[in-house]
Amino acid sequence: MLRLNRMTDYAILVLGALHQRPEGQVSSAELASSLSLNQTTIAKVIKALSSAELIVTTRGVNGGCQLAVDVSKISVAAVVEAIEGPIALTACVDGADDPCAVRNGCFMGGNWNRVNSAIKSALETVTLAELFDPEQMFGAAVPAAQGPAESLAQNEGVFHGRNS
Amino acid sequence: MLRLNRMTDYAILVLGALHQRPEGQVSSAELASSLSLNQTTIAKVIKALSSAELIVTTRGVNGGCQLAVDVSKISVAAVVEAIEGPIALTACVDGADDPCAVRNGCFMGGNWNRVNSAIKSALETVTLAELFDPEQMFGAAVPAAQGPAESLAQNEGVFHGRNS
DNA sequence: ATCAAACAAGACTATTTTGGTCTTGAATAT
DNA sequence: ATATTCAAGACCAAAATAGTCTTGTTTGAT
Repeated sequence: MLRLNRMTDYAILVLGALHQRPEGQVSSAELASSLSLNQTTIAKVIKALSSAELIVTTRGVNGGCQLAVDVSKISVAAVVEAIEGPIALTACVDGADDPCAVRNGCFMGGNWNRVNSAIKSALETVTLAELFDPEQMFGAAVPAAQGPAESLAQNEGVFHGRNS
Repeated sequence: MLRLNRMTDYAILVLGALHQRPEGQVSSAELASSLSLNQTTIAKVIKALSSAELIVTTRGVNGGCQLAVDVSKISVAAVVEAIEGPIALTACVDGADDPCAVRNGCFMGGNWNRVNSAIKSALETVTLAELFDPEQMFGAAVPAAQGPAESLAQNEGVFHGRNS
């Protein structure tokens, strides 16, 4: 159903977690336990995100990762492309692999590109900041909370696993 | 990579083939051989398209299928939904199945809906007529052709298999 | 009435993609 | 040095997808 895959989902969660802790390094192990996932699985996501320069990682003791840019600067498209590669609805969009073999009648030539760029720009218009929506995140969900700073700390465990 | 699946691809090809023969019924066997595919595979596609009322089918001798509406009235979104079901990037979009289980941090609540409807409307803006683009289909590809009517006949076999 | 053409549909199998784990290696702060 | 942490490849498991086979059901033509 034209879903984005689970890895991309994880990536968005990871970025959300990092956004909640702007101070310091967060280790992949910590992120993994937050999401009740294996560390190496998260490591894959982290690798992809750092290759895409959305986060920076540091090795060694006290290492970990943190956001390279603010979530308001990261589009959903950027995350999708970081994890799943270039957005291409069909094989014959970017001329890359398997150009129009059995699958595509392909008299439609480059017309898929139009569809594709429509999708792409749709994904580019939404940033992660909008997706996370602090209003809904802290306002509605935690009615008692008033100071945003405290809410941040208090909501470290919004993700399951951590406090479930 | 956020691809649409092969069945959807076939569906678009089928609709393209039907568009090329506005006169009468085209049997699934004929379509199948055009695309070098099994008849039952194509039958599945046909079933989905007719359920979505994009084509009409008639049984029995001399039966087959034909377009229910003109390709200029069919959006890519309509085809995708006919084959793959409702467009939903994540599980928690339309509240249907598996609402926010392990996969989604889901403090983002309904915000995915915004992304989703962006995608959906992107797919809705492109019609099959635009995708097929007769200009490119007959003009560029077949330089000698001048009369559009003849080109139509002449190009019955644009699909592979048929004339390859 | 019979027969052949054509869609319909379910069960089943194979293939591909995706997700997840294990192991080993390399960097770095203490 | 050593423990911590990212990096990366190989590998396995599970799920989704694609494709086939078989058996129906409908319907026009003879």
